Amino acid sequence: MEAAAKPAPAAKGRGRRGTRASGDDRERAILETAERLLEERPLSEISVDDLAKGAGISRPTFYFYFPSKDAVVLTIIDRLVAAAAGSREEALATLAQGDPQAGLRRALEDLYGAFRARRAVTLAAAELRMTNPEARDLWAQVMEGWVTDTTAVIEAERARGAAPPGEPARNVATALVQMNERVQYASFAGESPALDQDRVLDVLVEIWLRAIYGSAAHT
Amino acid sequence: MEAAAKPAPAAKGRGRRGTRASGDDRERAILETAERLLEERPLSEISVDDLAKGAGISRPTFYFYFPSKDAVVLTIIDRLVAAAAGSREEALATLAQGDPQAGLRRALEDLYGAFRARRAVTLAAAELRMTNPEARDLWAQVMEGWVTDTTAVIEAERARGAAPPGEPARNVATALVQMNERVQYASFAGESPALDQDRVLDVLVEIWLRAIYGSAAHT
DNA sequence: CAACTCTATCAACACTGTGTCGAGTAAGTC
DNA sequence: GACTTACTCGACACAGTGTTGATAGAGTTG
Repeated sequence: MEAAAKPAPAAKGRGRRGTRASGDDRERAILETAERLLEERPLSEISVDDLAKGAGISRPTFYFYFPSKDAVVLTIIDRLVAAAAGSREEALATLAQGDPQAGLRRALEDLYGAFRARRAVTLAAAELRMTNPEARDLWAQVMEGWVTDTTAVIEAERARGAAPPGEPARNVATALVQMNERVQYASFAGESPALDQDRVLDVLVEIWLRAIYGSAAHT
Repeated sequence: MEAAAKPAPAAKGRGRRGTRASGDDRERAILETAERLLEERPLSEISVDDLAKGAGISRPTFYFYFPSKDAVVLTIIDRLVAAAAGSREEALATLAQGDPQAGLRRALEDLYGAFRARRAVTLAAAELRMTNPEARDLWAQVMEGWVTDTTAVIEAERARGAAPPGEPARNVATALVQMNERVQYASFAGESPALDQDRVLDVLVEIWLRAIYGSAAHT
């Protein structure tokens, strides 16, 4: 849905305002500077001037390439989201054939890996989401994709009798997907009550499996 | 732990800098203005000037009462956190005697209610947490409290044989508590994939019960 | 090659918001 | 009536954002 594959058709207001040019280097320099600085400090502590300086241009020149700091980060998030969408497709394919429980684990692993590989960007996305409607929408689309897929899996498993009935599949899917988001964020951000990076998956998988396949025993 | 009961001993830098005075009215006016404005728009769109104007004072005078906008919101969050801590104690007491599963539901209900009752403040807390270390720490303490309690419950249930073994109790507790936070936030904020306000509890309770008491059946 | 265009650049400006300083006023208190 | 203490705000200094207008250079193109 969101964007095309690689050439990037420059969505709406995002990106440079003119057309193509050799200033592609500058544009790339800005994006790279942003990614680099995000490894060091939160988005709120990065100014347009930092990005301009990092790319070797003045602040006004920055505005020739991007309409705002947010636009730079949105471009970066777009790429992360596109990569993650790839992971999701793959995961779905794996799930379709073979043991769904093992497939589920692999799916969660892929997703986790996609975001952990770009930890700083993931964190920036969460930060930007708080103040920027476009970021909020973009993230909402991502979440919606996973919720939809997860809902389908749960319904399929219930239909074939492998999973017991329970709360509406979409509701369960929503809660599980949001749990993953939060748990992964806390882990990446190094929050205080948070799971160890290498235990995240074990815990999430266990809860997903129990939520989908387990019925609560009664005392 | 955090603060005292009602007189508020003015923690560290927070609150007015002098001592007591009739200017208590002003301080209250600022806090009330902040709460009112937070019902209307996000924290990032509220300026110190808005708070001062709302309290009928000039901007410099605002700084006589609070060192920053963040300090005002932190004070408000403190109160929410204190109220929520009350709910937690109550919930724990309920849990201690009687049916743990019913108790668990009541506990989640109380928590949910405490935050839903102050939706705007809850949302502001999440926003502030992104940029303010003090807010981050405060929230971390809150989370830690619930994780600790939940861990104890899970371990007790496993010990008495009511719950099957599984991932370390604290890890499961962490994931569940974080799930609740995220799901409730999404619901309050009216995000796009989010649970309906009146279905949140049913879904969360089912997942908690299955995560704690259910073992995943194998296909 | 001269006129013309288009990309690219930046100094200087206008604006918004934060936080501080210092000079007050007004209400006790001794 | 002199002195403190609580409180108030105009004016300032700063930091950050986004815009304007002038200009330089690299290609066309007649």
